[in-house]
Order: sequence, then structure tokens, then C-alpha cells
Amino acid sequence: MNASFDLPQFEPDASERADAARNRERILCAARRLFDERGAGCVSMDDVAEAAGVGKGTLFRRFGSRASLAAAVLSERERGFQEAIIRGEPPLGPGAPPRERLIAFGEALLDTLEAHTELLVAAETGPVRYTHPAHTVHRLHVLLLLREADPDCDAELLADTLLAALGADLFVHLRRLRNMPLERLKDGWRVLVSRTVPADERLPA
Amino acid sequence: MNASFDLPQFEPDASERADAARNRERILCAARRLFDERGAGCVSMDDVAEAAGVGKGTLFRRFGSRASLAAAVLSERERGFQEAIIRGEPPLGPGAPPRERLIAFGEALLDTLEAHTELLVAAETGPVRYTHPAHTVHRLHVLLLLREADPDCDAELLADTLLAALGADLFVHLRRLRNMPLERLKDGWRVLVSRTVPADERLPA
DNA sequence: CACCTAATCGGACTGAGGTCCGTTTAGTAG
DNA sequence: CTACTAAACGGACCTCAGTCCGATTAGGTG
Repeated sequence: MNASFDLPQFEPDASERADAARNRERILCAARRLFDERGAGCVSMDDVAEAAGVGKGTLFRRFGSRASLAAAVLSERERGFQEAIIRGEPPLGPGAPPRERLIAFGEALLDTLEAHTELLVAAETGPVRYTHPAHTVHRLHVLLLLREADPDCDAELLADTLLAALGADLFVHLRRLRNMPLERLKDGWRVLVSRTVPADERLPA
Repeated sequence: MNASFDLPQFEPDASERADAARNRERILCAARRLFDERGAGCVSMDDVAEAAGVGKGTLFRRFGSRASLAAAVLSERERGFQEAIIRGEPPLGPGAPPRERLIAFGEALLDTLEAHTELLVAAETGPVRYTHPAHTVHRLHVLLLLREADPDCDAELLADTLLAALGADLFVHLRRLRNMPLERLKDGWRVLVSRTVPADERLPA
């Protein structure tokens, strides 16, 4: 119960023992391979541990949960995505009006969902979902854009509400069960954001 | 794998054997009591089976899954809710303009979430979530109201998107983790619907 | 009442996520 | 090189949802 002790380390730590670093790498490598080969849904944590040549205890001490492991495997893409959001070209990156950036953000997230559906479903299971670093970054990004576009709205709440429309569960349901094409989901997002967020008042081009 | 065989029965069936009916009742009764005493999160399916004096196989044949059991326990409330939606007083029932009805619908759902948080979380876990009768009814209701209010929009998609804002996971996160008061969530819903759905064009009072 | 059969029962079993704790080892100090 | 300690290891173990299948029984038939 002591939170300062035995926390899983998702990222390399300078003061990390050599064997720990080696095992983290092995695990990530094995997980990436297995997820890729069989699809994330068909890979158990035991499978990962065995493929990595590591005990189950080690696996869980490193990554804490299945969801965290999936998130860690995705973290490279995620880093690229965050880079594009923060420093990339408009409309995803800075420079475009906030509403356009929000739309681009959602479209990009939907592309990511399309490309890594199973992994994202795995990463978004359980209550951990809302506290993972990636989700936190997404929420902050949306939050700031909302504040910029509409200083009077309840941006804190609206950010989470809008992000709910981009959840992996919902995506799977719409895409696979209800067979909606990706473009339709993107259109839906555009409409949702357009109606929810006011357009920039600075000359609309 | 034969779908016509061994399907769980959520509702009483005329051609149901006496012992089956008795056990279904026992299970529902025990589940209600246990969920109430300890909170749904602290009750395992084994607990329910034991308290009902019934084998685990029976429990699962009757209700199919934990989520379904939780939904069944909620079904009384749900029946009342559906009644109020379909035949009740406006603005929840028919008579009010669709946008007002949508707002009232969300507020009522948020009240239900507030009152039965844990049970609804249990009922909404897993992919079953989108196929449960209750959710289907909610979606259909929202869908029809959306079509009425805005015949040109992609109501199918928008219905699911709006409902995502009323999901139990999100509710728990906002309410408990981020400590937002219920009224704030209702305000958020009102704003979301107001901006997303056009007002009725028939004289606005 | 005796029999028959199909529906039902129930608990042993599986598989998966997650925890525990005795054992091993990396890194350091002497 | 040896001794020491904190960290890391790993697999046995736990809990829990969900499945399977042989035993049981409801309820119709003669």
C-alpha cells in the first residue's frame, strides 16, 4: 500500500539495475512480436512472460497490468503522435485554429484506432484507462484547445466527453459490429466538433 | 455453437420448468441482496451462486454473464424508466420537443447512474454492453429523437456518440476521481445536446 | 403408478489476470 | 576478492468469470 515503493516503471530509469533494464527490453520485444503475430486478443500475459524468458512476477512488476503493457508497446507510435500534436505541421500541430486542430486530432486518433485496434482495446480496459499517461496527454491537449476556442465553456468536462466519442470500445462496436466505414466515423467527429466548438473568430480565411 | 440452444433466459418464459423458474427467482433475490449489502464490486458470481443455493452452472445458464446478471437486477428500474420515456409526462415522455426530451433523457440516466453506480458499471463491462436490451432501447430512443430533431444528420452514429457521454465508466471517473458534482455533469449534458441538436423549429414557446 | 426423455442441475475444471514471498543477483564498500 | 544489502527475480498460488458434462429431476405418457 505504500505508493512510493514497487511502482511499475514504464520508462527507463537512470538508477535501474542492468538486469531490470534487460528484462524490460526483452518483455517489450516479445510482447511486440506476439501481439503482431497473433493479435493482442490472443496473447496472454503468461505467453508474454514465457516468450520473454522471464517470470510472471517480473512481467507484472515491470508493467503493472495487461493494459499498461499494451500501452507501453504502443508508446513509440504515441510519442510520434504527441510530437505531431505539439510541434508538427498544422492542422494537427500549432498554427491552425483550435477547432481545426481538434478535428485533425480526432481524425488522427481514429486512424491510430484503425491501425492498432486490438492493442488499443487492450490498453483501454479497466479504470486504468483514464489515468494512463497517453490518455492524460490527449485530455490535456483537447482541454487547452477547448479553452482557447471557447473560454466560457466547461472545458474540463467537455474534454472528457469528446474523448469518450473516440474510445476504443465504441470504435470497435461501430466499426466491426455496425460496419461503419472509417470515413463515416471521421465525418461524425467533424460534425460533433463543429457543432460543439465555436469557430475561431479571427478571420475565417 | 448452436445459437438456438441453451440461450440464457433473462425473462420468465411460459414453457419454463418449475425448478428453473424457482432458481431464477432465487438467484435474482440473492443477487439483489448481496449487491445491496456489499456493493456490486465486492460480490463474485460464486458468492451469488452459493447465497442462492444453486450451482454455478445454473447461474450462468440462467444469466449468461456477470454483466447480464447486473442488468437483470436493474431491470425493474429499467422497466420504469422505459415506461417514463415512452408513455410518461413530458419532457421525458412524448409531447416535448425532441431536444428537450433528449436533455431530460440524459438527466434521468445520470440520476440512475448516481443511484446505482456500481451495478451499472458491472452491467456495462465487456462488449456485451452494446448489445444488452436496455442499451438497445436507449439507443433507439435517442436515435428517433435525433431523426426527428435533425433529419439530415447521421443519427445512427450520433446516437452512439452521445450515449458514450453517459457511459458508466466515464461517470465514475468524472464523479469519483475528478469529484465533479452531479449537477455539473447534467449541465455538461445540456450544453452538449444543445449544441449538437438543433432546436425545434415549431414555435419556441 | 411406472416409465421415459429432454430439460435442468451443479460442481469440478479451465484459463487468465494479478499477488506473494523465498531465492538470486547486481552493484558497492572495504 | 569477499562481504553485504537492496533490488530484482520467478514461479507457485489466488481469485474469479465462464465452460463442460455426467447426474438428476420435472412432467408428460400409457
